Amino acid sequence: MMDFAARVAYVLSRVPEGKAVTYGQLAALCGKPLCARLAGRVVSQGVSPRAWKVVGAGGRLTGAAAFLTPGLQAELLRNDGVSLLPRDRVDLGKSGWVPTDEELAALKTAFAQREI
DNA sequence: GCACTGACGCGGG
DNA sequence: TCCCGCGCCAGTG
Repeated sequence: MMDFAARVAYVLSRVPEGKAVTYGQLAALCGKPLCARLAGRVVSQGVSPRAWKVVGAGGRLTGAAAFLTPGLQAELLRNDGVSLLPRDRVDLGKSGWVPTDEELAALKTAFAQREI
């Protein structure tokens, strides 16, 4: 079984263009629901070059402060095609990633086979 | 071993 | 909507 960090990186690599995921989703997809905080810590460690696709519950850019400049994450998200609402909130309705059954199955299989 | 801390989530006020 | 408190897990002193 891949470790949590490896799973986080893998899941992030599967997030489609124009879509964003929440820490909670990320943790759950990695097999550890209720560990959103852990997911946040892992992401901040730089395991993935797509950390900007990760947002807090409700689409809040809770990690924006960790980027080089304030507002950078929002810009990266826009550049990716993610729709933002006023106050730098991600419109989860339009741009929140909702894994399809196929994608979920693919993740499960990958984890089981230790793919990375 | 214990207390503190963090890119969090959720329910309440 | 914002702020607070509590729960969660792992790294650090």
